[in-house]
Amino acid sequence: MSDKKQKKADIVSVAKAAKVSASTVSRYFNHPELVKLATRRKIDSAVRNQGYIRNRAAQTIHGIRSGTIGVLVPTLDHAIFAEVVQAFSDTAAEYGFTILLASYGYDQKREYANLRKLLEHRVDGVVLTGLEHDEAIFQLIDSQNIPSVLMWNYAETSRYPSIGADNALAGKLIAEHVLSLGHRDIAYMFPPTTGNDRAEGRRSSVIKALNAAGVMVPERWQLTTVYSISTSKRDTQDLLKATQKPTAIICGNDILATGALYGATAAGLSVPNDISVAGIGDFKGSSDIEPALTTVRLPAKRIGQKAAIALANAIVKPGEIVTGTHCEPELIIRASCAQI
Amino acid sequence: MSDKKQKKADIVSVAKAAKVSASTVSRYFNHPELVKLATRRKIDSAVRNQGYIRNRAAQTIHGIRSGTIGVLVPTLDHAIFAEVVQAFSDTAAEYGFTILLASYGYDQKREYANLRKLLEHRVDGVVLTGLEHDEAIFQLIDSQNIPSVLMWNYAETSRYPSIGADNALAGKLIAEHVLSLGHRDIAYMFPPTTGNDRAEGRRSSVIKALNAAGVMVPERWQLTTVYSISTSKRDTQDLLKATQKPTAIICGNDILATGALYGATAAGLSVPNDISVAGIGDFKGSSDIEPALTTVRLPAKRIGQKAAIALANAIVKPGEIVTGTHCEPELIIRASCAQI
DNA sequence: AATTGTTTTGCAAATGTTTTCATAAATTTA
DNA sequence: TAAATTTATGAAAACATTTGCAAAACAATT
Repeated sequence: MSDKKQKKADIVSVAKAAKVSASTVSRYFNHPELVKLATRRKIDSAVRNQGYIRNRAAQTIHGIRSGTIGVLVPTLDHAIFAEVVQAFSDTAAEYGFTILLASYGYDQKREYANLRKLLEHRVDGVVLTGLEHDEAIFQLIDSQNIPSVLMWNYAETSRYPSIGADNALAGKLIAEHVLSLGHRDIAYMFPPTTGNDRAEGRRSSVIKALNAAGVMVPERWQLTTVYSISTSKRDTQDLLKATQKPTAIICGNDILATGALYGATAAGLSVPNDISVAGIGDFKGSSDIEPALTTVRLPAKRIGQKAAIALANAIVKPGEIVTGTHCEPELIIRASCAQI
Repeated sequence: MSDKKQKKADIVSVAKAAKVSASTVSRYFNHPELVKLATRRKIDSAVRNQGYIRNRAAQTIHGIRSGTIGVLVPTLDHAIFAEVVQAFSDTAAEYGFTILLASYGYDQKREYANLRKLLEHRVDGVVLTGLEHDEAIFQLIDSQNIPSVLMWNYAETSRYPSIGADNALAGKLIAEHVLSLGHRDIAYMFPPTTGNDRAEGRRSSVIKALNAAGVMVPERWQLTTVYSISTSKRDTQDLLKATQKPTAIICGNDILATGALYGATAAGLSVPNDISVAGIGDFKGSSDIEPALTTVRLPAKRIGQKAAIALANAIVKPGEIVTGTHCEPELIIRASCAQI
């Protein structure tokens, strides 16, 4: 009707309605203790019936924090990243931060472009997934000097504080377990490791542990399989068609392991009697599958939480130095691996 | 060293370095065709060696779009939402939008609070998950008059344009399939449906289809199970301990169905010979499990994409009206259901 | 060389806030 | 009841941009 105008409410329209100055309205939000109760009430009702919502953009240009954290992940399509992002986001929300999310599909170019976008939005901090990134990415973050953490992977010497599990240790753990069960004819299956330092860390440490025990894996037992149950199932079936069969398969993650389990079953072998299957990750469902999967737990939820806490603190209390955290991977012995 | 100051580069510092006015630098970014090539080059190099990054916040207060879309989901922890968000985010990125993500764990209060946060950041549009939301949520969005779509679920009469699958249809499809195989002793298992109109839609239409065929489900075969393989496995095992067993179980989603499959196996029954198991969703992995799951496909990826396209268009071309889209669910017959 | 037209540029105002400083109002003290 | 404090408020500058308008620079035409 004669409603002033159709213009969206802003701080001065609220001020006018409450018959105070804009400064007072600003204080009402930011330092309520400085404004008198009676005034507070007037403003309160003005805010309410104008439907006023504060404008963070306008605050942000005063150097006030934007209240956003940029999260860069390769993809949400792997349950494990979804889980870590979920935990991160929940925890960050407790600190009042909202998540600006960008995924780059393991493509370094896109990761850089996405990071720029996030910086344009003046995020208060950034989380990257994994330890290794294009040097340009690190430089860009350095140049903006905003706090940043690396999550998922842990290493003492990482470029920024890292919060995550030591993937090499995870690989070592599972390899040594399989060895300890007496296996010597061992195959392994990993996803492509380019641009994926997590997988690479696991892979090389599995190989190292195997070699240390004097086990050499023949070329045709070294499988590279994309992250997909169906592909790993097929590849496993192919592998097990040969007369010369391994007695155990170590998989780079639980998705591959699940496929391997299915593949072995489909090939007419019984797990773990005829062949042992081991994974890494302990994904949701890994404990429920038949037979339950022997794997290494990477505590995704805890990683997400700790990363959020670390970053939020780094933002809120600048000077203080942030340190990385190692969330220990843990060998989970279930039913899919047996003594030879 | 004597580097001007440590201050972050802004448009005037760039202007100074390029010996032009701030306005020209602004034009360089927003209307490059208006600035002379030679000037463009000067600015270009100034931008480069100052490491200047545009400040979206400052643009936004001019009524220019913020370039962000708010995404509200219950959780990322269910693969299906992660998938839909991933697709949404990828597609939105093609239109130049960045995602502000907030999850509310099926809690209406948190959903409202999160929405407010997103609006404070002046998102250009919002996506909600599912059709039903607190009236306060709709009013808040209306009051800000920004475009909004509902994704995941489809209904012609939804409050905002909806892009998704018709969950009731999905329920009908699977129920009728199971009936068509001759089953009459049917159990069903759904997640808690409070605040979850997707699950509720499926549930009621399954019941309706069953009743229409004259099938009444005894109370103890009506299971409510949280979204978790292990829980549904256990509940299924319990169910199948009784002497009076159903010949089929219809599950509200593939996670529950997976658990039911394991549970039946663990109870010593063979699927599908002794008992049929049906799901809804066609999650990743549902086709690879043994036996492959008969289910109804809800095209998550397509939903995410279409929702992003619809919303991006609504933002970019205001006047135009956006219409919802029904992404048809599709019955996927695999091996977990058999003729009685 | 003067006139006209076009393309480039800069100035200044505007955007929605916060914050410093100064002033007014209320309260306490003498 | 006046003076001294303390508390509450407003005015104006600042923040990093964009944009309308007008001036300047250049080019094309007589």
